[in-house]
Amino acid sequence: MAENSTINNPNISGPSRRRRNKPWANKPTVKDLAKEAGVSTATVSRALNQPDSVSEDLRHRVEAAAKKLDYMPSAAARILSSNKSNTIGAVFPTLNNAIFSGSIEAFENTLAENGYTLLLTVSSYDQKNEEKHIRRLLERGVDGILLVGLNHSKAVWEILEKAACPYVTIWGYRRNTDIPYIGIDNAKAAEQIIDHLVELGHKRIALLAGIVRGNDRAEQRLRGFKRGLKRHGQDADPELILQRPYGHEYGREALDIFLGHANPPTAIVCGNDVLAMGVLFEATARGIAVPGELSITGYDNLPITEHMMPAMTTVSIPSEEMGVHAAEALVQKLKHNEQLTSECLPAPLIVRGTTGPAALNKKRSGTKKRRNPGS
Amino acid sequence: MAENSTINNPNISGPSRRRRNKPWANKPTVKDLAKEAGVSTATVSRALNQPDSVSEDLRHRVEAAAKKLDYMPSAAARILSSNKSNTIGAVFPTLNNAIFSGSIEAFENTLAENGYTLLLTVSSYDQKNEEKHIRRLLERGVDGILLVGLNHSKAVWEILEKAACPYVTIWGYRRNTDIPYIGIDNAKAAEQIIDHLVELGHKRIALLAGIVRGNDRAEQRLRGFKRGLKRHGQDADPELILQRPYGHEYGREALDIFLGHANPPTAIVCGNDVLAMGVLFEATARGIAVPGELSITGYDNLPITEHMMPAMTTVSIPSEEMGVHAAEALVQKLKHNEQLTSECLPAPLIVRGTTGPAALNKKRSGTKKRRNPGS
DNA sequence: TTGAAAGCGCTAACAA
DNA sequence: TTGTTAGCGCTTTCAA
Repeated sequence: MAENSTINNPNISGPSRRRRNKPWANKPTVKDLAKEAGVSTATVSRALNQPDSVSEDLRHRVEAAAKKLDYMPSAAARILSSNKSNTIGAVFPTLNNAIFSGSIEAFENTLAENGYTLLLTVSSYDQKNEEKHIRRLLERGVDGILLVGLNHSKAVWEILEKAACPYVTIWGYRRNTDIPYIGIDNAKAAEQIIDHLVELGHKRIALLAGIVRGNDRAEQRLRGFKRGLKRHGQDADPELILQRPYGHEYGREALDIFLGHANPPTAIVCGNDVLAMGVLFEATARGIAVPGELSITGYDNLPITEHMMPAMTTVSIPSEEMGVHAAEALVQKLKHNEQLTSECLPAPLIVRGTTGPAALNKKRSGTKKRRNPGS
Repeated sequence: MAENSTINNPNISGPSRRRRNKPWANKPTVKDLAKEAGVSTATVSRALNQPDSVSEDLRHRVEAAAKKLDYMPSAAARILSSNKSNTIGAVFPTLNNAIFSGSIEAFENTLAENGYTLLLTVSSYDQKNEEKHIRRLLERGVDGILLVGLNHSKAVWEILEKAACPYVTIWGYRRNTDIPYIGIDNAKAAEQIIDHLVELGHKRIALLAGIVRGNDRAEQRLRGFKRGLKRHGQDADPELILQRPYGHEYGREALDIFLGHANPPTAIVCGNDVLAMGVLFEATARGIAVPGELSITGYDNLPITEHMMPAMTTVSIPSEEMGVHAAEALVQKLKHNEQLTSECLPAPLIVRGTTGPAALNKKRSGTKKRRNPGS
């Protein structure tokens, strides 16, 4: 017990023993609390963490001491000694897409309700980045991890496996996988869109997808579109398929391209609402009646889509619900070691004003003219 | 030195001494690395953290050992023993507003470049919540904190003060404050909007602000609007001032209300782009020509605003820049203990299509009629 | 119900 | 340049 042999000896030049960093930052510790309350550190810990396991008197004394000394526990020490952090890590591809924010906030709130803290990171759609972030999360001792989609690098799966850290994915869906997911069937919803358009008589349907590479949601949507077309005997014309980043300007550009073809489409199916809005903006600018001359569909059901003129036909994504379910699943797993099960949530098609009966396939001039929508 | 008296004694029933939790999770530690590389733990630590302070040979051996054992350091242990976490905490009011995501990502990227990790939390515009989050961040040993705006509860300042944790704020601006901020002069930009409209001849200008309570950005914008009006001798008509949450539907509702007045406004100045888009949507729906009959201004310069028809006149916010500067300031403070200085970034008015000369103040019917914008 | 004390894995002060 | 070793502040086992 390295007893302090120089205590009360003002003659020595320094402290008795080597001093650690920041002795000046004299934050109270369990020891101080113990002294103040006249109990042991073990009791302090118990009184703070399992109040019921301690006599009322002691609990009060410890609480009073904590308040008096303005005690703040050290998460690092707790994590180190207990080997759990009450923290869940999450890696999202971006925050710049409104569709994720709902999931994140719902996830966070649900975690908070259960005493967990969220450690949120952003991969910028970069797998190397994601790998790095996951490593950092694991180093920090997260008890669980949330990932977006099922499409991750092999290294990611290996790390997760090795760390034996529970994880869930959201937004993705895949048959016959052991990876736990809380997702939506992107492809199925995409097929529904095609069904809807075919029903309206559309025979020339263009596909404006997001960038598929590294984004399994985008990939599944595109696959769904194609499958839908095929099912209706309308093999997708390669000229009518485009992949573009999610940005309004690309929607506008795409319309320009599609309209340049000899036989332009009567409907454009978009990989998300942002692209769809871009198409709609460009159509409006060119005086193309929507849905009179052109039908447009989006995906995500962003709040703004119902206010567009005309309102956007799109797919509603249960993004908050995914966040909540994912958090609950993780918490159940951690608290009661329940099996992580997968779930496919409904993503209904919301038919609004941008889709209508197929126009006669007359070639348009492309010059400005304006009509009242729907007239 | 509590020597293990039972070592190599297979006769005792349990481990020599109490065993700690998870001995089965045999993650390699510095000790294992040290053994593997044939060096001391101190050398391992040095080789990993200050590679230059160690001989090349040793460094290689340690690195090899780390790779071989698949070593992953424990952040908790490091934080505990070094008293620094290389982590910055941030509390944002929401993620559901696109304006913040740019700041967050820029902040995160800049931190990452400097070896720091972001701990991101969301307060949901709730001060109690914010307090709680800040406490948690501090418990986790963050080296610095990022806050949004200058308007925080007294408790927050006290906690920050007591913890002696460096912090910066973004999005806010205030003269004569010691609180370090990287922000924009919301009020000034708001005044510019009024100037612009007055120049165009508008004499009935309505104010559709965000909810001011607990949101100093919204408050400053409203104040700027009012000050601008006053400066031009147009004291704000209380009938023409509204506070609404940021949502398209509230913009639509507001237009309805304003139009219900005997003497409706010729321009509506909005607290952000979402509200402004709502107003624009409603105007379009009612066949009110923008800017022919009504001018509208937004605030934030969301990507979509330039695509609206007509494109939105709004204020451009340097949101990425704020994130970058804030991160840099914090890093400088932490690495070189540089003074945290404040900064007011420009937020220029972007004049686009939703503002034009004031219409003759004829009372409109409010029934549907449609005109080409600008015609 | 409470206390004593051994670590959790790492860093850093000091010695060599 | 490298090694030894004492903690960092907490939890938890074991004993009382």
